[in-house]
Amino acid sequence: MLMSPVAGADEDAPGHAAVAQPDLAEAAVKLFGDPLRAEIVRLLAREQMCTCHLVDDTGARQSTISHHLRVLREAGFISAEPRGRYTYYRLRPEALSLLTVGIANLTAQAHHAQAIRRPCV
Amino acid sequence: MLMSPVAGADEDAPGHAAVAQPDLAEAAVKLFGDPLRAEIVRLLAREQMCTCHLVDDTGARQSTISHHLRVLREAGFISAEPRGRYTYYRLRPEALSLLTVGIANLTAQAHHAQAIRRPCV
DNA sequence: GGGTGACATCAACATGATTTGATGTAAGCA
DNA sequence: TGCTTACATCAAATCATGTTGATGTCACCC
Repeated sequence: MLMSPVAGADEDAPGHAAVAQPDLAEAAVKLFGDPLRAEIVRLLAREQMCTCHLVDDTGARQSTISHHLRVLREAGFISAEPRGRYTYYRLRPEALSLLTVGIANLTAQAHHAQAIRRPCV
Repeated sequence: MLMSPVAGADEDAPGHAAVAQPDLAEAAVKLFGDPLRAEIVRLLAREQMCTCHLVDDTGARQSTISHHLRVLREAGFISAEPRGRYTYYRLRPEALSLLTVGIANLTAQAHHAQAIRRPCV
């Protein structure tokens, strides 16, 4: 999982992301793959929030919010911090950076790909 | 649609992508939202290809490939060039760049969000 | 200790997207 | 002109993921 921002795993090998690997796509889908999840990401990009805030601000059910937070957490994009009975979440910029780099590399690659055309049999 | 790489629309307003708008998420999903589509993107990142190549290389059905190409084309990530009975497709780096910028901005925003925490009632 | 509230998890259901095969149109060739 | 091939589109079937309500655990408070 070169591009997947899993907690602490392979974060020292960004150079290997010269090609868009399945991990880049999977990471992007984990981050944005659903409108509600994207909304959660947007809210967390503004400030740390606990589940109750996210429930109030999105209007979604608590269990739905928890489900999406789990997806984001397991993908490494957010980290959780229990505070008494509340759990605060924050976006991890370092994880987003990996995604940025991955797509930037794909962009660079696409520049060169334009001049290459395989003949059809 | 500030972040959606629609052909020629609003490409002069990247500065407005300081916040991850719904369009950033939608664009990402259009690009990577499905394993086959991500595979197509990866292949097109290497070289221009026609539908018949993509069918051969992915093993997917022609109509499935056409469907995904349509999604990518309508989202502005690829452009089509009919060549006789063949249609060649290429990735548009300029469209990928917008996505890169959008996520980079989200990353920057997330840096500041870390220090902000809303109290729970 | 008992009651309340936050929230993670579970299982069933709903929804939206992908896949499939059929079909029509256009290009190439004899 | 007729035949073959590439591929875009359509509608139905299939599949994956999101949503829901219930439940259990834990933290807080009186």
